[in-house]
Amino acid sequence: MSLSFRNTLGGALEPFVPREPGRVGMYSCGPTVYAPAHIGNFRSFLFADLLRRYLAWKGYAVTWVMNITDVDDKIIRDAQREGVPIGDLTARYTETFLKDLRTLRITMPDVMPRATEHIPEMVALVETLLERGHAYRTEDGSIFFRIASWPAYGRLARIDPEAQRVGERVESDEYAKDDVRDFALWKGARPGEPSWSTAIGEGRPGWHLECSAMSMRYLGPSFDLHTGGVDLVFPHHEDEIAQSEAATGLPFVGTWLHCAHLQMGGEKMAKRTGNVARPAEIYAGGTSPRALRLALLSAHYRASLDFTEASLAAAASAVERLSTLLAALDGYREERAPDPELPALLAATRERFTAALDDDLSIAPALAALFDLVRDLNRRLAERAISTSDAVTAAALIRDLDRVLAVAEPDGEALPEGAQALLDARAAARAARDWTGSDALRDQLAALGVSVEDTRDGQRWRLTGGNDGTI
RNA sequence: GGCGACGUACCCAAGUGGUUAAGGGGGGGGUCUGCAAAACCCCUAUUCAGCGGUUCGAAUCCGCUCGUCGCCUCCA
Repeated sequence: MSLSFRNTLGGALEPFVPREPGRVGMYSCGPTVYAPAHIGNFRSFLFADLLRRYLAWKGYAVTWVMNITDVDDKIIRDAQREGVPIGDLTARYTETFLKDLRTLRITMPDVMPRATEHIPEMVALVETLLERGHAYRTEDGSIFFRIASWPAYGRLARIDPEAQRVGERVESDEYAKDDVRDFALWKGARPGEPSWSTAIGEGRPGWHLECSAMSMRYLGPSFDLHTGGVDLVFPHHEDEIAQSEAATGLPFVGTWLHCAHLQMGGEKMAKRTGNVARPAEIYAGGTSPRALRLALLSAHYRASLDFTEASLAAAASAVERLSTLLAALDGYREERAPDPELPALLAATRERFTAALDDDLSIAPALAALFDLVRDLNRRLAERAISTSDAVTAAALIRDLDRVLAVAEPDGEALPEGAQALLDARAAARAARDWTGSDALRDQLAALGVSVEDTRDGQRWRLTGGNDGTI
């Protein structure tokens, strides 16, 4: 079976065929940096990361672009409130965002273009749209996309533009336009707002325009994959398609992938309603980043996921199970003949894992394959049924699969000050069968956040307490 | 109102026409261990929201009912 995705455009499960064999261009709508992103946002970035990692693992040369929206109504509003230039605010939250990405082990995108650094590309796009008759100016210097000029409008979201409900908010839009459904490409300058002097006038870019201009700047007029949350399907991505294809005359994106929402307490996590949890709060509660990562990754990306304390605890236990096995395999020493069944077991696991992810990134069966192997290996370990080199081979497979998942390795390996001396002393005490001394040392280590376990292959330690100073 | 997704054990979650309904978490019992921890073994859904229908056969297909959620607003 080959790699397939459920394309939002058309809704069918389609074999993935990149435009250029072996190379993939992928764009993800990134954050608007006026506040720390919440874990609902990170669910969608984590999904994009899983996609990117899996494509890379399969051998594709991936170019991943994620924009940073650093000019926007809310940014302007909050910067004014604080009395600082928008750049101060966006620099601060961009830094927070990048740190959060790293902590969650999200691969750094190859390019993270800022909107404010791509004004010329956006202006060029608007000029083309004006020339081609798809855009018009209004009295205040704004420029709108004329939906009536683009018959394919509504194809992605499967909506009939004619039937669009005209709500009060649409009508109350502050910018005058010919048709309420038209969307702003360029917003005319207003007093007190940042603006750029350009060939199309003084103003600032509309949100949809940024993504079209920056994705095409780095990936070309047509590229393979575009991801985002389902809430972006309409109007954001619909608008991106309209303005991009109207400007270039070429198909914009091959496959659109949208991640379902993260819910909390039965409703969508959203800044607007205040129903949010942020990574920093989760870590402060003692949960490790990789547990959060697995919790957000473990449901299929198109299924909505309810975030709860229980889901976090389950993920934390699962993640511990993986790293405990890796530690056991790493420390295992048994000079014996290789286990003849092991190669087939490992190969079957890899096959199940791959077949699952090939099927529209079905993570649950992929995890099932991995955990079946975990149980099997633990059993063999307990029975001393594999050799030292078998253990090395098995650990290598798990680490290889974990290049896609990035949850198995512990977050931090650094021992606290003085812990090594205590560990050494305890090993000596155990060698002398001094149980009282050894237990006392174990208590001291526990107080330092180091839990010690005794195995046939010797003493093994791990850091407890979840967040342990990673990044 | 329009469009869309979904309802599987105590919790999360696979499975979408045919072997014993994956996997994770939790709970109960046991084994191993100086103790602890980890790990392993056994148990925890004769049943897939409800009701009809199609079929030799349905959690899977069709219809209806009930329930949940999302989008239609510059939200990931």
